Amino acid sequence: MKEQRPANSTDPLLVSGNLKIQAPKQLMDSTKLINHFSKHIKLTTDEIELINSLFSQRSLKKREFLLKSNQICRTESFIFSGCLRTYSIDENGFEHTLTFAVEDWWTGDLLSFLTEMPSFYNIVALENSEILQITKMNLDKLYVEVPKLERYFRLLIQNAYVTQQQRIIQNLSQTAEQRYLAFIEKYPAFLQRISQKHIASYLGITPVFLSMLRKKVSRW
Amino acid sequence: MKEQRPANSTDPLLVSGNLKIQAPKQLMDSTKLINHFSKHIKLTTDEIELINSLFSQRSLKKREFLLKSNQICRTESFIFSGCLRTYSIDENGFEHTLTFAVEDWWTGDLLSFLTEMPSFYNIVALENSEILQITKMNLDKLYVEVPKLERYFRLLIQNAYVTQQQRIIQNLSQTAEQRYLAFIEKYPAFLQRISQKHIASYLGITPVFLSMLRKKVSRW
DNA sequence: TAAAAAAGTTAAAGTAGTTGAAGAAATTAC
DNA sequence: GTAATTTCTTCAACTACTTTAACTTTTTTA
Repeated sequence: MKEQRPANSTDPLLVSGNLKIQAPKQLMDSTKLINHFSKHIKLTTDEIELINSLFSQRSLKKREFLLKSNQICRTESFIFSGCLRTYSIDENGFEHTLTFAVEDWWTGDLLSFLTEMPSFYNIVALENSEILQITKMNLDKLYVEVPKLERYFRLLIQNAYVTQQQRIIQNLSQTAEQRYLAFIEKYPAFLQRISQKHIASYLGITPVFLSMLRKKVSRW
Repeated sequence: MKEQRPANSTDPLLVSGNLKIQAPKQLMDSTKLINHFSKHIKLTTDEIELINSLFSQRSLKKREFLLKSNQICRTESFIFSGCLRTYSIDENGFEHTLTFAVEDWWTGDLLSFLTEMPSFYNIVALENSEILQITKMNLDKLYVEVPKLERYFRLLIQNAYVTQQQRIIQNLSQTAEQRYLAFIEKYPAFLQRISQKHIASYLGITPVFLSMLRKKVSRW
C-alpha cells in the first residue's frame, strides 16, 4: 500500500497493482529501483541482473487504474515516475484516500497481494506514470535467490508502519485544521500535484470544509 | 507498537519498552515465544537456545510503565501474559490510545527502538503482565545468527501494517457508532478487560459519547 | 469494610465539521 | 478554441460529537 508515505521522501511503503505482464521484454531502466535497493543493501551484478529479469515495466495514463476493488492485486509496483492514489469507496459512495504514491515509492494492496484475495481498494494514476511491477511468484523467488532483499522489504515496511502509526495518532488527536497544516508541512510538493478534493479525502474531511480551512489559514 | 492488533489473535505487531535487564538469569519459559516463531519459521534446538539466551524476562504490575515518553525505547517486548496499552498525550493533556497488546503479541515503540531517539509514547500495564524483552543489540545479533528471523519479523510487521491500514480507513469512513460496533466485533474479549475510558480513547471519542453510544446500541 | 478515588451515566448547551445549493474558476474534450 | 464537465468557493442550515457538570456505580486503598 502507499499510504501516508507522501513526501516522506526516503522511504515508501509497499503495495502493488494487478496487471497483465508486458509481452515484449523491452530494455528497461531499473536504475532507480536498484539505487533504491542499494540504499539499504549491497547487490552484486548477478543479483542486479536477476532483479531486472523479474520486474516488468508498465506505463499508465492519467486516470488509468492499476487496481479495481474486488480484483486480486497480482503485483507490487515500484513507481518510476508519476503519481498514484489508493482509495476505498464507502457504503454511501464516498471515496477515502489511503495513500498517494509518487516516484521512488511502492504501491499496491499488500493484503490482497499476500493472500490472493479480492482487494477493497482502487488504485488509479493521477498522472501519466511509469512503474516496475513484480508478481508474488517472482517476489517469492527473489526472496529465495537474494535473501538480503528480505531485509530491504522488512526495512521498507517498518518505515511505512511507523508513518501509518503517526497518521493514526494525528487522526485521533488533531483537528482538521491541524492535520491540514501538518500535511502541507510534510508533503509540500503534493499541493501542486494533487487536487484539493483528493487531499480532503486523505485528511478525512469534505472538500467544502477544506476550502474553508484554506481561506482561514491563508488570512495569516 | 501494539495498536489495532487487539484481538487479531494470530498476529501481533512490534514494539517494545525500556527497562533494566534483569539481574539474576532465571530459568524462563519462552515456550510461547518459540511457538510463535515456529508458526512462521522452523528453528533448530541450537537456535532455540540462542533465542533463550538473548531474551530476558520481566514482570510488570498493573499500572507499571514499560516506557514513558521522552525515554528511549530500548527493547521490544513479547507479551507472555497480561495486557499493555500504548498511548500518547496531546497538548491539552488528553490521552490517545494507539494499541492494546495482550498475550502473544509484541509491544514497544518501534521508531524509538530503531532510531534510539526519545519516544512520544507511554506504555503501561493494564494488568499484571509477564513479558520477554530483547534489546536492539541482541535483536541485531539474532538477525545475523538466525537470518530466518528476518522473515518472521517481516511477516509480523506486514500483518501489523495491514491491520493499521484498515484502522485508518475505518477512521476516515465510519461514524463513531460504526467504529464501536466494529471494535466489539473484532475484539470481543477486550470489552471485559479494558475500561471504557480507554476504549473511547482508542476509538477517538470521549468517554461520555461512548457511554451514549452504548446506551443507544444496547436498546436493540 | 469503610472511605476515597476513579470510572461510568445522564442531560443540556456548545462547536467542529457536514450537507445542499448556487455560482465562479479551472480542466477536459471535441 | 469553445462547450461541457469537473473542481473550487461561499453561505446557511444542520448534525455528530464535545464540554461541563452533577450524580451513581465500581474499584482501590488501607
